[in-house]
Amino acid sequence: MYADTIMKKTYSEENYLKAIYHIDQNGLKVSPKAIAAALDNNPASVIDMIKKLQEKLLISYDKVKGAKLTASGQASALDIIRKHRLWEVFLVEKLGYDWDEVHDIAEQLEHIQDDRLAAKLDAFLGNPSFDPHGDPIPAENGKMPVYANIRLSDLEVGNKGKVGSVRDTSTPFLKYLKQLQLGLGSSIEVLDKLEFDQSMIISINSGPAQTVSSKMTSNILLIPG
Amino acid sequence: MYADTIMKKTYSEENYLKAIYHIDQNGLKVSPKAIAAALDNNPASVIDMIKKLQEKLLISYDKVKGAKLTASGQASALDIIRKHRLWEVFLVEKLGYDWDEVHDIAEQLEHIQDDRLAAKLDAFLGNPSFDPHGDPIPAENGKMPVYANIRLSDLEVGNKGKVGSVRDTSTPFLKYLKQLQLGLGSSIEVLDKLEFDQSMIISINSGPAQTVSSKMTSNILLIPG
DNA sequence: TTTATTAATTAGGTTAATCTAATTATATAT
DNA sequence: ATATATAATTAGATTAACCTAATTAATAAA
Repeated sequence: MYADTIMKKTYSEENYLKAIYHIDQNGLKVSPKAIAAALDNNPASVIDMIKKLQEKLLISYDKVKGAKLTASGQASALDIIRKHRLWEVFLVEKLGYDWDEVHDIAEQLEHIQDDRLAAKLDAFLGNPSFDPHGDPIPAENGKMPVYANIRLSDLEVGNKGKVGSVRDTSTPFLKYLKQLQLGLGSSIEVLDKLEFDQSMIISINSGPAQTVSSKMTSNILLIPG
Repeated sequence: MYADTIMKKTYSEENYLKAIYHIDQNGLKVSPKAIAAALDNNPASVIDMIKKLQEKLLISYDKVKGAKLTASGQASALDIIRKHRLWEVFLVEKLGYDWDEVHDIAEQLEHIQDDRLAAKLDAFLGNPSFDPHGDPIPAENGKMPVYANIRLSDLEVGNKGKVGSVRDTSTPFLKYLKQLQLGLGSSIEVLDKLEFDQSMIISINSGPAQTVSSKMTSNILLIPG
């Protein structure tokens, strides 16, 4: 059997790959303890599975650096996350569940095995880019959609978002952002919006209220939620 | 814990209940051997599970009479079959699969656990009575809709019927039907019946005469007229 | 740097669901 | 009725995924 053959993964292996991906995305070290916490099981069990996933070339592992997904491990993890999020869209949009009720069902549905299922579901749902929680749905090739796609100027009063990108990259603008202590990843809450000139009163990273112009708000792209 | 408490069943237990139901429906004795054949496993494994299902009061078992579902065992079996058939409708009607491609996927989907899922899926699909193979979908209370129940093999020469369902939903059989251009709703006329092997000469949708075996005709159920 | 704490790992078990091989029971055929 | 074939059952292993308890390694504190 070839090393790059896509081997069928067990339900449990898939859950480990997903957990490893998420822990890594959070910028944490992927330790046996962290994985055990994520999967609500025992570090000793995790060690067993780490060995198995290493043999299958899905992860590498080093006591000090923790676990890292290989290219094929990452592809698998993204495939599962893709399916999870597509099913969440289905459950909310088509079956009428609330967004806070679908996680456990999607945890089961994500493991359904069929070569064409994700693509067909994706098409049926109209190729959504985000799940009901605002999390991006990886494409078939594993690419994540560009997430920042809501202008701050379009955000309603009382809503929040995280800065994903800026449309104006001129020096004066970026200097202004620096002065506001606003960078990629900053959380913004809209406290108020003034009708007469569309300027906003916002809080950056839960800091003090600040007034910003419509020119500013139309150049900030946010990750919703 | 009360005896009539609905206990969560494992994936495997659900498959046994379903197999027992189907074997019984076919009028056969539900023996360890028959169950093993249906599940493609070993009679010794079946004996173990028979004991377990007996303890859980889902079946009764007698060496001579075979296994019988108890009321709660039958309710469970019908619930799984209901989910299986609802998912088949979803896969064909909504995702665009062909009817001969959905069995294996529905085998997985039928085990998804959520109290409200079947009802929501049922409503979303418009409360269908039959799955894409023409098999009746049990209602929430376990009641089966009345359906086509005359076998093609029992039809007299010169009579006609419309295909209402097929009793064998295996991929090879469905592929054969596809090749014959025979689907649900197809009209069939019996042109002749050969005494020596019970094979028939039929016309599908007023098409050319074709010879089909008794094995084929005993697996086609017709709505008379 | 030695101690205390926490994390990683090993060793040995458990459970569910399977298996093979051997045995016992039932059914069939002469 | 006895031999033969087939089915049911028992006994004992195996595998995947988990566990607890003991040990070793690494990190943090005194």
